[in-house]
Amino acid sequence: MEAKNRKKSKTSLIIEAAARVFANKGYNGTLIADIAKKAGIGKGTIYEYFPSKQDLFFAVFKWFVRMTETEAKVSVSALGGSASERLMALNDALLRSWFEMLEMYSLVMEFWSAAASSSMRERFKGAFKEGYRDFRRIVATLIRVGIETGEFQPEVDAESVAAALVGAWDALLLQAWFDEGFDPLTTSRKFMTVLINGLVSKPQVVSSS
Amino acid sequence: MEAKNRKKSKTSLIIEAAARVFANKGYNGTLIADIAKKAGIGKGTIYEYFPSKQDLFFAVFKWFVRMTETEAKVSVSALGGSASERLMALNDALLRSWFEMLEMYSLVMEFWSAAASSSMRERFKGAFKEGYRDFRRIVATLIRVGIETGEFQPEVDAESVAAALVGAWDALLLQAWFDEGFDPLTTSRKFMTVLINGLVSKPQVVSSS
DNA sequence: AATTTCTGACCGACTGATCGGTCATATATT
DNA sequence: AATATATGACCGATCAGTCGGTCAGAAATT
Repeated sequence: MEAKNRKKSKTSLIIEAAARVFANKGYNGTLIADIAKKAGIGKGTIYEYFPSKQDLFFAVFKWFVRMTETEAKVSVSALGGSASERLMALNDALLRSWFEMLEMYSLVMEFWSAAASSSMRERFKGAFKEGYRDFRRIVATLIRVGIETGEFQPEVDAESVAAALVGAWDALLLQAWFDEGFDPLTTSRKFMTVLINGLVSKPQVVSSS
Repeated sequence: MEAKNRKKSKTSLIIEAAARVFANKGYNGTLIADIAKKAGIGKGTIYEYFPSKQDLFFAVFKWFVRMTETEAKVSVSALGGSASERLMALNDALLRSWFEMLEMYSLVMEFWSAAASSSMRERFKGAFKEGYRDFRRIVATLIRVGIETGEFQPEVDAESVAAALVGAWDALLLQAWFDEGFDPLTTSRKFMTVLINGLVSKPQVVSSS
């Protein structure tokens, strides 16, 4: 118990140090020695807890996913009000919390790249697929509830809107990461206003000119 | 003249070989020797045309951007009809053309990751920022025209919707790359239907429950 | 038009630095 | 004192980039 706790805390000590180093040097730019230094321990110690650099990186990935998933679930469950309000509140909660850790966003890019390049592809690709699927599902459920209560139009395809929305959130942060002048929260709220209007309003038949 | 042509064709021979190798091995997984082999030339020859691996990678990036930019501009200029129709047509054109080269999508992830990790950050980050800005501008102009002609509601913030839309397109392809069962074209069309409805319809005032 | 000289594109064996991972030793804990 | 945990010097595989040499074909010379 005592030993287990000590072990657990050192494991997360290493993971968190690794996350920070990976985030600003990238996977390949990061030396195991850097991580050890940041964690204030010896290099060999890391290998007591993780069998390889790749495994450590994957552990960081899982840690990151767990963190943000928890965040999203907490946000959703804490929401009240109409589906529109809940959707907007989820938008705010997500963008705010992600924006707060924008420095960590380069980690996400490293994860993408890991999923792309051959050596770690399988592990990461599957995990990403599931991550996106779960997240889409959470949002789709929220929209479907809106349809069922009559607040949103019945023609709406909840899954498609959810997929695009999840994507838009992701990519707005990406744009913010590239461009310091870009304000993702305000941008997303203005966008959500239009989108929610589209969910709520009776579809217009557009006459072809 | 003769020599110049020979030189130019060899440069692009190398770039195209490099693009393919980088796309499926990733930047760090790629050996200069692999590229030479794929191009059917000697390793030393590559260094006659590019001073370093990083420079070659950046050349691949510029080549890729030039290619897709041309594609987008051609698509937009060829569009006719109402703003809604043009928006939907742009959606189709972009997703179709990108989806066709989904195998190349891992290159994009490599570029993102290059922008993230310190050694190539400066070069890539600026290029991405500009790329997104240009793309947003194209889409925002299209939306603004719709507002001016009275087709879209005047309350709509064209820049915000454009930013989110560009992001959504990007990230739908990303999801498709991760998940073979995901159909980005159908998904995006269903989403666009809702979004366009939101652009066209008079805003509803949602009563707070 | 035959011969010699010159050029620079092309090549791949080699090198030197780098870094993930190991292990013999040291330190702490029981 | 036995066991568990921590350490960093060391090893060896890896690979970007170098460099001396080759040779096809252009230019000059006969």
